[in-house]
Amino acid sequence: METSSAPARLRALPSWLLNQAALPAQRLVSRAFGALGSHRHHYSVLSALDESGPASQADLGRRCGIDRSDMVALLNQLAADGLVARSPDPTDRRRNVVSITGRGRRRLRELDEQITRVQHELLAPLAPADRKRLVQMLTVLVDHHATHTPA
Amino acid sequence: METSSAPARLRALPSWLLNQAALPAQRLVSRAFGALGSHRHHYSVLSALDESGPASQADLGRRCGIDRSDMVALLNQLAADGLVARSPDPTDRRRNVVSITGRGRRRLRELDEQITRVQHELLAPLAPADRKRLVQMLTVLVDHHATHTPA
DNA sequence: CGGATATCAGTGTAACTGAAATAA
DNA sequence: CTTATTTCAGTTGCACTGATATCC
Repeated sequence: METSSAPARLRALPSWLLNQAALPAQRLVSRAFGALGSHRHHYSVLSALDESGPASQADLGRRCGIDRSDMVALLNQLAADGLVARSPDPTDRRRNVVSITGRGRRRLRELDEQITRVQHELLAPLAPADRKRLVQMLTVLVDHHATHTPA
Repeated sequence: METSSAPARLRALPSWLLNQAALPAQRLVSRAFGALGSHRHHYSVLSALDESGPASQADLGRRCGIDRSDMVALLNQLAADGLVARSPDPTDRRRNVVSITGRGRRRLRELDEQITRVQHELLAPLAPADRKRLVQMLTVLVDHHATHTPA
């Protein structure tokens, strides 16, 4: 793939650029996490639990942008690895209360290391100030479409 | 999905933001093109042919970032719709020479309109100067990983 | 009752892989 | 013999849908 010779139309197209930039981002994260037997959604869930405490599956899904349906299999894996604990919610018997375990916190720290390293690799050609600006602008975009563009 | 309440780790993560931003971008483009019976890869191929003239399938794939294997089915559709013509290359009998037709050019113009409209929708919350900066930075990223990160 | 939760089964799409046939 | 092109068949990952049982 030599997309530096891509059509001018595509190279000026934000939607195309976002996709093309998301691809190597995905690949880098997948490889780094795969070496630890984890996936990027694992990192999302563990982060949410670590930062905000125990939560229901539906809540985790909404906050992390993960489908309720995929969350089931995801938590099955995390629970099988002993990284989270799933127990029925006594105050609402529809729900499971998912909480992070000690092993989960340890894994999260390992993933933190990997993901930090990968971001450097991803943003290598950008100066620190540009990286900050990029994150700001992407945040504006993501927040806008989280509320204005239903799935 | 209310990702404005996503974990702070994720919200500060370029790779996650790129993915989250690419999702609505994809959706908007798919919907706009779908109404015309086209897909985003169609637009890529038609753009390449319109801007740089006839090309082999492998060449189109490399320039547009589309897999050689997917290109086959893609061109089957475009040819069936009469938007491109595929003929054997007399100077290299392995290759097909793909060229855009009059109908293809007309379709391309329709797609141009749609995609322009969609970019406005995608970048709605950003000021014009920010949009330009975003495109610049994404271009730097994409070019960097096109050469430094093999698929 | 309407609305939310967890689960399962399945769909659609996109990126990718492996191998074969052909020809430079 | 090695490399490149087109093609086919198949895999994997991911976002998403629909339906069901359960419970608020």
